[in-house]
Amino acid sequence: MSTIDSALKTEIVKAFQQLFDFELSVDSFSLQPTRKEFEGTHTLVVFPYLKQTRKSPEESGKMIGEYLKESSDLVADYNVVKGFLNLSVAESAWIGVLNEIAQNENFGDFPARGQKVMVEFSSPNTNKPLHLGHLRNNFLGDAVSRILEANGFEVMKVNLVNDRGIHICKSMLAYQLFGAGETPESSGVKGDHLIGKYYVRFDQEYKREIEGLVHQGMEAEEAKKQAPLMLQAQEMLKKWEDGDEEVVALWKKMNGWVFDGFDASYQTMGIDFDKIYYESDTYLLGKDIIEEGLGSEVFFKKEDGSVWVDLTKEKLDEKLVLRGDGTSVYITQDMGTCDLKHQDFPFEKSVYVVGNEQDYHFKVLFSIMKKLGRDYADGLYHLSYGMVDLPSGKMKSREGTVVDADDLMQEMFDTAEKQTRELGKIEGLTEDEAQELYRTLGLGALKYFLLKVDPKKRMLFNPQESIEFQGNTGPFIQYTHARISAILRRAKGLDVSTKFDPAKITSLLPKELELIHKLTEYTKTVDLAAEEYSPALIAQYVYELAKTYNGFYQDVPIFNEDNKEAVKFRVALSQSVARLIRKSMLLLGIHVPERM
RNA sequence: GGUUCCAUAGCUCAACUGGAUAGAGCAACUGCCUUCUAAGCAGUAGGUUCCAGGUUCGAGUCCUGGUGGAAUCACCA
Repeated sequence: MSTIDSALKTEIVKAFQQLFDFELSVDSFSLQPTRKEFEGTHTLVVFPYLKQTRKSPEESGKMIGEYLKESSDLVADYNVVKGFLNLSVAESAWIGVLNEIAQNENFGDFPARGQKVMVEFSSPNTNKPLHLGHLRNNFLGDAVSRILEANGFEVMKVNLVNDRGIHICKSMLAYQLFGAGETPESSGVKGDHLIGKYYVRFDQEYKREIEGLVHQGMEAEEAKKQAPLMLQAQEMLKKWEDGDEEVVALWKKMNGWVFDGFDASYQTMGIDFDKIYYESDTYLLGKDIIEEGLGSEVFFKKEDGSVWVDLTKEKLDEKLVLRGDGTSVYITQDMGTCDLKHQDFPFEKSVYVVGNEQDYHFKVLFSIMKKLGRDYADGLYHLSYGMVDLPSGKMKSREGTVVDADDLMQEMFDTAEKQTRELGKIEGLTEDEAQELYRTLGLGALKYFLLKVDPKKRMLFNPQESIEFQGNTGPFIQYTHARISAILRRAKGLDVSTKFDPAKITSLLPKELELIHKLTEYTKTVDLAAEEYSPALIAQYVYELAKTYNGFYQDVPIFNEDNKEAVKFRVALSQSVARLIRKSMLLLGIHVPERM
């Protein structure tokens, strides 16, 4: 909340005391932004308080407005439309606020709150390269981490890599059978893409075998189980679990290729982690928790020896937590990993950035941890995000209808280069600077596109037209920053200081006021974005900020102005906007250029 | 079939958690570069917020019932 917001609310509370002898609690109400067609910036809706005021809506509004205007320097004027009390804040207050923002490099930074939060995201399988869906996951996880950090949390970013299991064996088997010793070096193919090729190859050959068996008269379901390739893959998984030297060596070699490929992708994306967990290390965890849960009667054993948890009271059914043969299922190791994570980093909150197809799984997991009495269980949070659809429908990696992450990023860079050249904006840039600019713009466009949508919602990606450089886009905001940078360079050249004297600024233009108002909303936006785990709120805010600035830029001359104090004031205003654009964009993991 | 989520302009998305005449971008059309970067600005047009009820001063938002779509309900991960 901005200082003006809270100061206004304090005054309103006083008004209710004085006028109606009513104790209004500061947290019980909020001020709405005044609609453009009315005078003012803040609006109090008086309908809810008519019982206390015992007056008509209009009269109540007038009484409160009049009181505020008389008793507070903050409120310059008011008007009442129906039950809406619109307040105009004094220009001197806005000017004072801008002065604070402009002089304080750290405006909007939150103090450390001494709380730890772990954010798990990315979590790829090592059998195929990253695709568009992973990009949404990675950008979300990265941005949420930055937002939480900005809110004063100590953040630990972790990646839980799924590097074992039957699907990995499928790639390994296909490689063994058809790979002919191919390597990333020999083929010139990036490691993760090379492995992905064999994962697809497995599926093709496997389907062929099934067809053959069905042709011979076998039931389809049975054929899926009996296909030699599937049996071989299962055999390989057993060998892996038994530590068979040859299989483990192959696994290590192929995983190494994938990790090299992932590292390159992460670097291009500008994403990193504080800690990486591997499922090959954690997949046996959780069995001791089974014992513990049986002891405390949270779990129960069926006749065949399998272990279950009864979550019917939570409307989640009965759920298996250990197989009859004593081997783990997915949730077994997730329980164990949950404890491990808390042991490694005693968090207050732990966020799982995982698609909404796993909503049920996380409800179950969190319920179990609560039943087991984990004191951190209330801090577990599933950041459930929607899938990214293509115009053709859902992406399916096995059917090759995926948008590859590396390809897409490269396309973005190419498009950025093409646009930049067409606009003739590379003059004065060295080749290196130009290349860096293309990456900044291309990645900015992509990240912004994926982050501006509410994470919870499913979204559509149309490769033909989705990524624009005009309108509500990353480059639009980056452009605004570059524009302001040019202003600031010029100010420096002209030796114009950004230290203005608030007392000498006697009036504000509407565009100036609107812009300062936007600046003050930064803090509450960052706060809300953390609370909601929603980078989309930041994206929307920074878009509005940039748009508002462009309106100001169009209408108000900065250097072509006789009043020297006004020049300083406008430069300071521009500088503050640039700074908050940069900060906001950085919360999304997007860099902004000095020129473009 | 059970459970959960979704449905807003031609398209992609907003709507500050129940507030005023539902807003942006893209696409279409019209203006604005001899002045700080036109990747910009200003304007026109575009809506039965899926349908039907209900709750109240007030509903895109909450409740009920439909319709349409998605996910999930594995001794898969």
